[in-house]
Amino acid sequence: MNDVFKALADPTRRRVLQILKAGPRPAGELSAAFPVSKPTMSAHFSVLKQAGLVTTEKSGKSIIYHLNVSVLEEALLGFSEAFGFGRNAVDAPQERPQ
Amino acid sequence: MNDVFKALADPTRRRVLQILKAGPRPAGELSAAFPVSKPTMSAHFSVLKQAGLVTTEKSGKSIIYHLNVSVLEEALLGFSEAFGFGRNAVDAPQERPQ
DNA sequence: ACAACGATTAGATGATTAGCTAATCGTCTA
DNA sequence: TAGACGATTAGCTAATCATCTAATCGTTGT
Repeated sequence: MNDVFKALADPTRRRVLQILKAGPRPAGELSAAFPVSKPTMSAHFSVLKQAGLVTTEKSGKSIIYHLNVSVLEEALLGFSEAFGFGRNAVDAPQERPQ
Repeated sequence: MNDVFKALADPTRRRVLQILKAGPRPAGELSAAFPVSKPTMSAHFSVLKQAGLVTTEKSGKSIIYHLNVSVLEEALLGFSEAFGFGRNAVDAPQERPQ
């Protein structure tokens, strides 16, 4: 779960996820959407994959990246709910006695 | 908003926020909960404050840290909702035509 | 078989970061 | 006013990170 937050710390990687939200994309097409080199993007993909946020599928010469929504949901909503503003805000002690 | 995700990337800082969720705490008491030096913790506090995730209040010799829930909520839920699993999952195109 | 192409790996570099110790600052109290 | 104490700042180091170019790998088509 730490890997997920680490992955989300970079704006480029967050945007990759948002692009992937609209559907799977080959690495090259993703790379083309950013002003950095392809190897740099490949490193970003690697971080996202390591965190489980994306999965890959080989298709001929291309490698297709898929968003893994469940991992993102689990990390983000899990953390959110610990602070009481998730879906079901339950038993969250708000203030400390003293 | 990037500052928020950067701040959340470190497990120590995430735990500070979770401790603060139960109520305000002086810097020293927060520091005592972690196996690192006080200056190191002070630097973490600085990152959290920079991101707007905490606010401070002086009280005599102590500096009391407060959790700023709204900033956390805005960042986390805002991002979540962009993926369709926030409160109101609206008009999220799931697949791409081609 | 080989050239072309999509993508990753290797290797290097500059910037940022988390950590430490030592020094400083501000507030309280004897 | 002089300690004592909570906390931060200063200055340093080691590690991580984002980025680049050049080289390699795997697949396709001629």
